[in-house]
Amino acid sequence: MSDVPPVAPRNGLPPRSRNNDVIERIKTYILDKQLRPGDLLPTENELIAAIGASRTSIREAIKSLSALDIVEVRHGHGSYVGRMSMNALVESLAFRGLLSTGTDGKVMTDLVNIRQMLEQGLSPLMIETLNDVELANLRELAVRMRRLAMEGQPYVEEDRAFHIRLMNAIGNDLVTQLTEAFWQVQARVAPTLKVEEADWLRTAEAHEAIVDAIGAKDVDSLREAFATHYDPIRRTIAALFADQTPGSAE
Amino acid sequence: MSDVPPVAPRNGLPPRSRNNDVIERIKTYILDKQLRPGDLLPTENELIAAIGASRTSIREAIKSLSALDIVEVRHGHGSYVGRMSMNALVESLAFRGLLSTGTDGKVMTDLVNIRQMLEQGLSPLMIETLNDVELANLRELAVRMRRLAMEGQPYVEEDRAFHIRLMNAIGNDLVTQLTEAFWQVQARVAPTLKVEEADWLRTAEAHEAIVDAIGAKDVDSLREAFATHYDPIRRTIAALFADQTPGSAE
DNA sequence: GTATATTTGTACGTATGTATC
DNA sequence: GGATACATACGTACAAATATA
Repeated sequence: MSDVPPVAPRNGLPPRSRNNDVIERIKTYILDKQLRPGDLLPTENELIAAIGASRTSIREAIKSLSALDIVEVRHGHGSYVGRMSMNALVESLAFRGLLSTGTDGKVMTDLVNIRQMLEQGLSPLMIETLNDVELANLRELAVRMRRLAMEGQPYVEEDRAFHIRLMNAIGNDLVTQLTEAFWQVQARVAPTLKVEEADWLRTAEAHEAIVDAIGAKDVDSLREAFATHYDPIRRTIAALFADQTPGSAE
Repeated sequence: MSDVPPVAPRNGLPPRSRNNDVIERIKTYILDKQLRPGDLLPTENELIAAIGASRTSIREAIKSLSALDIVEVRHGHGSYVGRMSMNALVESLAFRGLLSTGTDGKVMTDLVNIRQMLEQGLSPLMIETLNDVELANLRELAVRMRRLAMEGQPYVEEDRAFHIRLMNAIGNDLVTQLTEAFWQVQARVAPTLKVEEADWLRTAEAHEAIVDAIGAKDVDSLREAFATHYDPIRRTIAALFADQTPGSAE
């Protein structure tokens, strides 16, 4: 320790924000030390001594950083450098989506549209990079979805896995995580959105169409398949918010 | 007040996390009351009385929510419902980008690629929705960029405004905010990335090409223009992070 | 298995900074 | 300026979780 820069004397000078000060100092500590996610951070007492702030301030700063997944705190263990996941985005967006339930619900339709646009935008890359093995995996998922749909059962996890795998093949970690995040937001705001029986089947078939289009290396029909895929979801979400359902048991 | 649900008796039961408890309670308070961004929240003392937690717990919970921009605290004023901006995403991603500086820097290249893919994916919509007035504004920005480039000056703000306006025309608020967020991350991690003189001019011309393609309603050349636009940025960022390996030419 | 040390979590009291009237 | 109602910061004490001996 003693590598955390102490708070500048600041003799009665503009107090500014003690908290932001501490946050900034912890951040620069991590950067200067070139720490990696999972690495151990100084204990609260060490930070108190090094930074020269009270325990309260240190803890509140860590709370902020923890919310952003920049640090991860384990009770009785210590604090570690966080994974910097998309968790903060999920929390923020999900709450925003829930809040918009009472009003327009535009956030969620915007979200679905982004998902579609992202996948349409990545269509050429998908065709270029997806190999036969991955394509076979995707097809297996799509077939399983159709089977479940015909049995009248939902297939949440398969759907999620399909889109994650699709993005994963691109090799852009950020876009995979974004996709995952958007999915989680959608799942949290519209949990098990009550899809019509017919839509389950339609969506399952849309997934097969996606696989087909990639296999045929046909960009246009792939883009079309994505649009078809998101159509029922868009409709369901629109209905969900137009309904203004009061029952929020859970 | 007294509308904030008090902490359940929880008679000696697993205390779980007091903090998450408080966080959840504040969230449900906002949702139940159907509050909108900017609305006033109960004071700390009121929350203490209503929830039955200590000031410390309340404050730490608010700190977390504040980091996610779910609540906004104004010193001496009170706490308000936050704007739920993309601020949390920016903070988290920016720090992640900074951390990756020492290693691969892949986060930033992924980020630039996402920006390109998003705009390429939205190309058809842009052509469809952008009217002459907005197109004229964009052209004005592009021309100003080229002028500045020829004078050897950078044009950070014009570039940002260009892309925000472009997305804004789509009508998808989320995608606009995502674009803005990505921009901010890029600006913070690679501040005024030292672009070559030639690249400034090339990028400015790429913006003009984008405007031209939209005006001509030519989707393919619009997508091509976006690729051309991001090429120098990709190269610059790659160079920025690969300063250890001077062997990689172009 | 128990005890103990370490570390984070919660609580409370008090003083100070900040904005409104 | 004064009074009031806030959030902010500090210090201390104790509880809870975890690891180690």
